[in-house]
Amino acid sequence: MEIGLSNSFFCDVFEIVKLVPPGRVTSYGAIARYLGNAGSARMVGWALNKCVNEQIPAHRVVNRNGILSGKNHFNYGLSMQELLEIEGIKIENDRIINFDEIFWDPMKELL
DNA sequence: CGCATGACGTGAG
DNA sequence: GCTCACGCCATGC
Repeated sequence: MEIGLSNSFFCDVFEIVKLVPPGRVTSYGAIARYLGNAGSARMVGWALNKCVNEQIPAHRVVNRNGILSGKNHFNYGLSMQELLEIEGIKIENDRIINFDEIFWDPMKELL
Protein backbone atom coordinates (compact mmCIF):
# COMPACT_ATOMS: atom_id res chain seq x y z
CA MET A 1 0.00 0.00 0.00
CA GLU A 2 1.94 3.00 -1.21
CA ILE A 3 0.83 6.51 -0.55
CA GLY A 4 1.26 8.82 -3.49
CA LEU A 5 1.28 12.04 -1.53
CA SER A 6 3.07 13.81 1.27
CA ASN A 7 3.13 11.38 4.17
CA SER A 8 3.30 14.37 6.51
CA PHE A 9 -0.26 15.43 5.90
CA PHE A 10 -1.37 11.82 5.88
CA CYS A 11 0.33 10.92 9.14
CA ASP A 12 -0.69 14.17 10.80
CA VAL A 13 -4.34 13.47 10.14
CA PHE A 14 -4.03 10.10 11.85
CA GLU A 15 -2.19 11.63 14.76
CA ILE A 16 -4.94 14.16 15.34
CA VAL A 17 -7.73 11.61 15.08
CA LYS A 18 -5.90 9.32 17.50
CA LEU A 19 -5.56 12.21 19.93
CA VAL A 20 -9.29 12.79 19.97
CA PRO A 21 -10.49 11.73 23.45
CA PRO A 22 -13.36 9.25 23.84
CA GLY A 23 -16.81 10.77 23.83
CA ARG A 24 -15.49 13.65 21.78
CA VAL A 25 -15.57 14.40 18.07
CA THR A 26 -13.90 16.76 15.65
CA SER A 27 -14.48 17.96 12.12
CA TYR A 28 -12.54 17.61 8.89
CA GLY A 29 -12.24 21.36 8.59
CA ALA A 30 -10.77 21.69 12.09
CA ILE A 31 -8.08 19.15 11.28
CA ALA A 32 -7.42 20.69 7.90
CA ARG A 33 -7.01 24.11 9.42
CA TYR A 34 -4.76 22.78 12.16
CA LEU A 35 -2.53 21.21 9.52
CA GLY A 36 -2.44 24.48 7.60
CA ASN A 37 -4.61 23.15 4.78
CA ALA A 38 -7.62 25.29 5.63
CA GLY A 39 -10.19 25.00 2.87
CA SER A 40 -8.89 21.61 1.82
CA ALA A 41 -10.97 19.67 4.30
CA ARG A 42 -11.65 17.17 1.52
CA MET A 43 -8.07 16.03 1.74
CA VAL A 44 -8.65 15.08 5.36
CA GLY A 45 -11.59 12.88 4.48
CA TRP A 46 -9.64 11.52 1.56
CA ALA A 47 -6.75 10.66 3.89
CA LEU A 48 -9.07 8.90 6.32
CA ASN A 49 -10.54 6.92 3.46
CA LYS A 50 -7.05 5.66 2.63
CA CYS A 51 -6.43 5.09 6.29
CA VAL A 52 -8.91 2.26 6.59
CA ASN A 53 -7.15 0.99 9.74
CA GLU A 54 -9.11 -0.04 12.82
CA GLN A 55 -6.40 1.75 14.79
CA ILE A 56 -7.85 5.04 13.65
CA PRO A 57 -11.10 6.12 15.36
CA ALA A 58 -12.37 7.78 12.21
CA HIS A 59 -15.89 7.61 13.62
CA ARG A 60 -14.94 10.57 15.80
CA VAL A 61 -14.50 12.71 12.72
CA VAL A 62 -17.57 14.30 11.19
CA ASN A 63 -18.34 17.31 9.05
CA ARG A 64 -18.93 20.81 10.38
CA ASN A 65 -22.65 20.10 10.82
CA GLY A 66 -21.94 17.16 13.12
CA ILE A 67 -23.47 14.83 10.55
CA LEU A 68 -22.04 11.36 9.96
CA SER A 69 -21.24 12.16 6.37
CA GLY A 70 -18.82 9.27 6.07
CA LYS A 71 -20.90 6.58 7.68
CA ASN A 72 -21.26 4.90 4.31
CA HIS A 73 -17.51 4.48 3.96
CA PHE A 74 -17.14 3.52 7.57
CA ASN A 75 -17.61 -0.21 7.14
CA TYR A 76 -15.60 -1.72 9.98
CA GLY A 77 -18.45 -3.99 11.01
CA LEU A 78 -20.29 -1.65 13.31
CA SER A 79 -22.01 1.46 12.06
CA MET A 80 -20.50 4.83 12.78
CA GLN A 81 -23.53 5.73 14.85
CA GLU A 82 -23.15 2.57 16.93
CA LEU A 83 -19.54 3.28 17.80
CA LEU A 84 -20.31 6.88 18.71
CA GLU A 85 -23.26 5.85 20.87
CA ILE A 86 -21.01 3.38 22.66
CA GLU A 87 -18.80 6.29 23.66
CA GLY A 88 -21.84 8.06 25.02
CA ILE A 89 -22.50 10.29 22.06
CA LYS A 90 -26.17 10.74 21.27
CA ILE A 91 -27.05 10.59 17.63
CA GLU A 92 -30.31 11.14 15.85
CA ASN A 93 -30.95 10.92 12.14
CA ASP A 94 -27.20 10.55 11.46
CA ARG A 95 -26.56 13.78 13.33
CA ILE A 96 -24.84 14.37 16.67
CA ILE A 97 -27.24 15.92 19.19
CA ASN A 98 -24.82 17.75 21.48
CA PHE A 99 -22.24 18.32 18.79
CA ASP A 100 -21.33 21.73 20.18
CA GLU A 101 -20.64 20.24 23.62
CA ILE A 102 -18.53 17.27 22.59
CA PHE A 103 -16.75 19.04 19.77
CA TRP A 104 -12.97 18.70 20.12
CA ASP A 105 -10.96 21.36 18.32
CA PRO A 106 -7.24 20.50 17.93
CA MET A 107 -6.48 24.18 17.48
CA LYS A 108 -7.93 24.92 20.90
CA GLU A 109 -7.10 21.73 22.78
CA LEU A 110 -3.62 21.06 21.44
CA LEU A 111 -2.59 24.69 21.34
C1' DC B 1 -5.17 16.70 -20.82
C1' DG B 2 -9.87 17.86 -19.55
C1' DC B 3 -14.11 16.72 -17.04
C1' DA B 4 -16.57 14.78 -13.20
C1' DT B 5 -16.61 13.27 -8.36
C1' DG B 6 -15.69 13.25 -3.38
C1' DA B 7 -15.65 11.18 4.47
C1' DC B 8 -15.84 19.55 3.30
C1' DG B 9 -16.07 24.53 4.13
C1' DT B 10 -16.96 29.29 3.34
C1' DG B 11 -19.23 33.12 1.14
C1' DA B 12 -22.88 35.47 -1.17
C1' DG B 13 -27.79 36.09 -2.13
C1' DG C 1 -31.51 30.67 8.67
C1' DC C 2 -31.44 28.30 4.20
C1' DT C 3 -29.89 27.49 -0.67
C1' DC C 4 -26.81 28.01 -4.40
C1' DA C 5 -22.22 28.55 -6.15
C1' DC C 6 -17.32 28.30 -5.86
C1' DG C 7 -12.80 26.72 -4.03
C1' DC C 8 -10.06 23.32 -2.38
C1' DC C 9 -6.62 18.92 -3.94
C1' DA C 10 -6.35 14.32 -5.54
C1' DT C 11 -8.30 10.39 -8.09
C1' DG C 12 -10.74 8.08 -11.92
C1' DC C 13 -12.24 7.89 -16.65
